[in-house]
Amino acid sequence: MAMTIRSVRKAKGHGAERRQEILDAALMLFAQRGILAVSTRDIAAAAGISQPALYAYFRTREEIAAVLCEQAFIDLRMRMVAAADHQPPDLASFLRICRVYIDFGLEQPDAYRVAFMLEKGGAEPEETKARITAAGVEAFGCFHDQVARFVAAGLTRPAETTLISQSLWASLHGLASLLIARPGFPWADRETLISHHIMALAAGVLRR
Amino acid sequence: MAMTIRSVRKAKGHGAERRQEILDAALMLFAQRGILAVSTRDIAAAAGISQPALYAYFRTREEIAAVLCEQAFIDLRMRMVAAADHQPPDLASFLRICRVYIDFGLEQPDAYRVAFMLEKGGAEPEETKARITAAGVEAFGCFHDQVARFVAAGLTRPAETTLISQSLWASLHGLASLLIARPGFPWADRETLISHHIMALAAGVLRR
DNA sequence: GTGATAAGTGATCACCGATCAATTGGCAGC
DNA sequence: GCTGCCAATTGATCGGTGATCACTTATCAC
Repeated sequence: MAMTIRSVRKAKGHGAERRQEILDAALMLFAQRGILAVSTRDIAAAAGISQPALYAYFRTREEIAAVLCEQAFIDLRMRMVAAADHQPPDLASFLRICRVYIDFGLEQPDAYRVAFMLEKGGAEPEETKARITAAGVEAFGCFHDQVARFVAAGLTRPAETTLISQSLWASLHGLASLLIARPGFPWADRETLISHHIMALAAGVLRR
Repeated sequence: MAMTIRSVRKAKGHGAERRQEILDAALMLFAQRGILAVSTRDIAAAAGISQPALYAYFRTREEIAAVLCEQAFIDLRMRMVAAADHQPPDLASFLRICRVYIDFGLEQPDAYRVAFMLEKGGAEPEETKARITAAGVEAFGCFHDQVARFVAAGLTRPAETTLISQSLWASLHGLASLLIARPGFPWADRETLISHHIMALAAGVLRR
């Protein structure tokens, strides 16, 4: 028993590195070829292990995507926290927060796909699904808190904070997801479109 | 040659019916179990034919989803046309047009998924992809035309029509897709949220 | 009837996600 | 040194998938 502690610890340490290597390889392949086109054998080969070895670290292929999803949510949350200043909120900070969200989607389109645009097979373990939902709710919670500061400062049109934050989130997600999913659509100039979109949202949410 | 005309006609007629039966069966299964969980054998069994017979009507499984996607776009376009009145535009018509879009997504979540939220494998025949894009551009074109009427009537804040319509579309898509993709999220009351969302969009787009 | 044409089928291919018995490699106890 | 154990890893394999093929069946002009 006692002797196994060190070996287990070492194995876990080694295992955790391996686990992250697998995740890195999977995300790279997802980015290169698309999520559906990557097989477990591809991931294993890219990670330098055999295909069955994957299942020592992840129960299913879906769980790999699910963990990447969770990491994406955590990344988004960190960006939100980093972008949050503790000055009194103003138009500039509103625009910045919206920017952070859109930029996250455009800079990490595959993570964004995994996090928000992937059809879930419903076969994931309940515990894994709960962790993803928790990470997502937490990331959105940061966004919600920022919106709440604008509401508290009296900068917004009168409405429930939850309605404002969820509506705003949906609008930001809409632009990010469409730009990612439909790159072939005849979009207006991307930068101009994003700026206009965020300005229009500000006009709809903030007091004039 | 001449003799084959009738047989071809009859075969095509029969074939077209079968083709639509397959599409109906596929859409039903997609709705019941999710798009990824439906196999060609499932579709064939539901349509009352053998699995290889599918490939007489569709080149790949993806093409079945692609044609459903095209039909969804056509349906959306028809709804847009039906909702378009030729009275001078006002706030009520703005709200109605937005409603049509959201309702389309919520009433036909699976068609909406296929049309807007499905990861394309990139393996579809180029001609099929072009038809889908064309149908999508056409559906969006109807929406764009409606927006243009508001711009022409001087009801909107000054901005390029294309920017306004694409931004609006993104915001509507964002809410529809999130409500479809994340039913487990702690949303505000759906009806209240939709109303607030559309009102906020109106406030952001229309002149005060 | 008869031959040609098209539709539909069973059998099959390569590949997928996932599982399992068997093998390997490293470390404790002697 | 050697032995025995345990976790990590593997080749082989299972059922199922999308797609293809040779073969059979049904239809229709003549």
